[in-house]
Amino acid sequence: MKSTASTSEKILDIAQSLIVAGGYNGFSYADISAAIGIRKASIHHHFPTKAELVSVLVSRYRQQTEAGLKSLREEISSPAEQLQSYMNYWHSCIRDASLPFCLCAMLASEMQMLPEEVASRVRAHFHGLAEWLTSVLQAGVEQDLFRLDKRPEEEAQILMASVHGAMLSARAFGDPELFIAIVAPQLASLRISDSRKLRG
Amino acid sequence: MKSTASTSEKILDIAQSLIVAGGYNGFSYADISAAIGIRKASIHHHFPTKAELVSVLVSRYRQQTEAGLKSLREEISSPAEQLQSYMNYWHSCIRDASLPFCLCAMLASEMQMLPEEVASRVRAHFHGLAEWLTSVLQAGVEQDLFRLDKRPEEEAQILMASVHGAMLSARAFGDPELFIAIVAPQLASLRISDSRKLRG
DNA sequence: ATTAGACTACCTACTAGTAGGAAGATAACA
DNA sequence: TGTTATCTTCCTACTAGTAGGTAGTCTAAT
Repeated sequence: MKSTASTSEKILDIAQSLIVAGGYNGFSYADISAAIGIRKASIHHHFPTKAELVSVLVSRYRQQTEAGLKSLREEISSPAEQLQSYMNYWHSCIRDASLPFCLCAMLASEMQMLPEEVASRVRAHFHGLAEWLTSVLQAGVEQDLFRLDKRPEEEAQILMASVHGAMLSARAFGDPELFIAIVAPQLASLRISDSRKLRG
Repeated sequence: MKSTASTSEKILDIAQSLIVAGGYNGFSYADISAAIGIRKASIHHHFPTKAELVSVLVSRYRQQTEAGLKSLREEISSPAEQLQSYMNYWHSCIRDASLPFCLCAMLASEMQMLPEEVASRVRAHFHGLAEWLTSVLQAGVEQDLFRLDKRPEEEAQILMASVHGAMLSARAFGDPELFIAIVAPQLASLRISDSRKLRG
């Protein structure tokens, strides 16, 4: 149940963990070569250039994310809990260093020097995520669970930026609880609390 | 008033702008050489190794920051305005791309792969900043301007992580106003508003 | 006379990327 | 059935260029 991964998938897996650790300029074909035990040239066979390798990687990451978010909306009915579950996912990833860190959060901080083909895919990932968040917020408003100060698209953008910023900070400062400390109050401020509901 | 900068200072200046743009692995001695018109070997004369160059740079950055924060506290009496002024500084830097971006925010996202001597200085910078924020928050509490949910040190840590995360996000998403949108509500939630004061 | 700061010239290690070939699997066909 | 052709995957061996860093020299100011 482990060796079923194809070589190209293994290459992508390793590349992902290397980028998450050290960014786009922080890894080389030689690193991947050493990690999975095939020659550099063989990696070039699967991914002719580095920019292409990372482009494919970001596309895969985006697909996985979209799938995850979709199933999240299908399996959890309450928008509030969908959002909470999304945060919990990242919280657990940050707490347990063996779990993945957000690929695009890392690449985002290098946006300025990424090859354009990579940068545009990173932007696409965030665009998709923002759409998801927007629709969750919108659903929450309709179900009288959330009250927003701004338009849903704006609130989604803020939330997304905040989550990714918090993620980077929590890791940099080596304190996973920072993530929750930053994100939780923002989540709470969206929610129409039970007491507020009862009163209003 | 421009050519008064020594060569080593010029080297540090260029290195800073290069790191801010592309991170630790995103620049080379050759880049600096090309930018200020001296040979690579001459840069090695001033800074034998890259790790040392960046270490000195971070130290300089820390000193500049401490000086700036100190004068901020001297020139502005109200803790609330000190904090506001600190945020405004970064907001204007993000809005105007020609102004500097936070060196340590950038390096923080690469923390895992920085040479230890660099990483420890980055941590030192953040430690100093956290102390400043803590004392401002504390002063604010004593003057009945702020009400904190947690201990001042914790609130300072959260605020610091949040500011730097927001900074990275705002730049990555190319939307300077994201910075304010994330940070302002947090600042507001610390403040005891006039209305609250009148009531309480 | 010493020294700081620049230089030329070089080194080794590593970077992404290429050329060309060997081994095995698959499919086509006589 | 055996044979041939094709495709995939990996390999060895290589390239040009860049990385950080070193050795030794020239020059001008202290």
